[in-house]
Amino acid sequence: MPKIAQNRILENQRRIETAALELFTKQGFHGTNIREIAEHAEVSVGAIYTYYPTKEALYVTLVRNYKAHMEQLRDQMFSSLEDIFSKSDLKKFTSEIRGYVYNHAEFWLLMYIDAIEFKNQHFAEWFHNMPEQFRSRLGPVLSKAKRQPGWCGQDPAFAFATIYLHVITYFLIEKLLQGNRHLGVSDEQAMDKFIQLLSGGLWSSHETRSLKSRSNGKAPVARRKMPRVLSMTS
Amino acid sequence: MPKIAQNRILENQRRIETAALELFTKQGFHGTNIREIAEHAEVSVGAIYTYYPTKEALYVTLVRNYKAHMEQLRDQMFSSLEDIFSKSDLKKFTSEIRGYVYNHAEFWLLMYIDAIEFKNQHFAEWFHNMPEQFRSRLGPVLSKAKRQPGWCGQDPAFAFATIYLHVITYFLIEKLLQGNRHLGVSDEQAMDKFIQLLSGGLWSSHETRSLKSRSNGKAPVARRKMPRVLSMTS
DNA sequence: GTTCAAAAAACGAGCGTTCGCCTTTTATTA
DNA sequence: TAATAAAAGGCGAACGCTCGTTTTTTGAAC
Repeated sequence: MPKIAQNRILENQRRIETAALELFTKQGFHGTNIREIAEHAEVSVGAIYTYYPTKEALYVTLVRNYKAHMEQLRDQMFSSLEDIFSKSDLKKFTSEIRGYVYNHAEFWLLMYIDAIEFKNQHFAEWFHNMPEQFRSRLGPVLSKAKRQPGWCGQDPAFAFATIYLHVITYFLIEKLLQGNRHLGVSDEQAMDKFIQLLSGGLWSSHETRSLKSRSNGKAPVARRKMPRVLSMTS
Repeated sequence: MPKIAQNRILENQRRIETAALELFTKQGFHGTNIREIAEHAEVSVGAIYTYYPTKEALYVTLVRNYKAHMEQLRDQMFSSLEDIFSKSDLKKFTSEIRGYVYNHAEFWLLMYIDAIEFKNQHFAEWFHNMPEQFRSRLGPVLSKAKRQPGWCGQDPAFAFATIYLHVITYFLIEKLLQGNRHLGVSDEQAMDKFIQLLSGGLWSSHETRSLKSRSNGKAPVARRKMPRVLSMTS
């Protein structure tokens, strides 16, 4: 029984999915037709239906494949983190996220496409419970940070999720939404300023303002004998 | 010469644009057809072409109208800010951004649609030079913050832009991308923790780590005699 | 009767999918 | 070993439907 070379089949599928990705992220799912995909992939329309029962099946397959790839990249990115909240590691981390966004802009556009044209069906859990995702991957590193003198007392997983989402957003705006240096500085400067801002906080030396209850119920105010700043009366 | 009531025309246009917005943000621009819009608006297909020369003209008109509305809302939101970086004002501000996102989810979906199906043509400047936008609207308030004792020394416009974008991102993920309490806590708790984190910083009492140059050139390192954490050697 | 808005029908092009045919590859048989 | 048959991949046209837009018809107002 004759059988076409297996890698010929895989090569055709790769070319079809690459062409589909490029066109879907340029025009949307419904804005792209099968004839264009076939032309870009240099196969016939009929050949596409050899591998994928429907146009939507092609979309679903490429989304699933890309998600798996991105999850792997994310885990690799995390595995190199050690002194997670030090400025040097934060700087390195933001640089890695930059690549994670800039080199895979099409992936993030797929997420937008899915939100609009597929009710976010295929990315529904992508952002779920991020602190817990980070604890399971970075548990020891996060615990280590928490034990260090000077740590702010916040949940390190929450802090890390905050940094991660903020940095991704920054690069998404720059890459996909024509941010065009939307914070008025270069990427590197924006990350440096963000790291400084987050490391030191808005207010220095415990001169925090309008302090009320703490979210974690533990209020280590007894350790601080700084005189309170007068409330605003103007 | 007979003439339809002017407000009847406006009412028809309002109904057409409302139906178009609802369907575009549910299915995408190309995933929505004129017949569906007509049905939802309870007008005929022909009537739509009375008011809009093309389907795309309808889209452009509704985007332009919604942007104007959102810019007005944003200015209103900013006008109530006084002690901008105090915890109480930050809390109030995040609550207002929550409404700005949750009550106008369709607007943000329009932004995604535009990025995918129209190469971000109609939102190209939405995020441009945000710190400068904030300085022009909140100059006095930002300057006031900068002069207060304990201020971190950062550019207040940059800090405010950072807060603004982070909070919008949080609510966009919750509302459009099924975040489903993606930071593991409620909206209010997430905002409280974020405000605390940003106010106090990751590290307290100037026990900052891996400190090198400061972006503003002023490095008060002389006050800190803490021994350095050993560098990684693994 | 005239004018205008709106409805409904029609038009021509484009769409996703299927079908018939061709080519290539391998197995079978003489 | 060569010829033939069978199977599978692939191509391109065709099908039936949908699409955006235009045209024709209808209804209302004056």
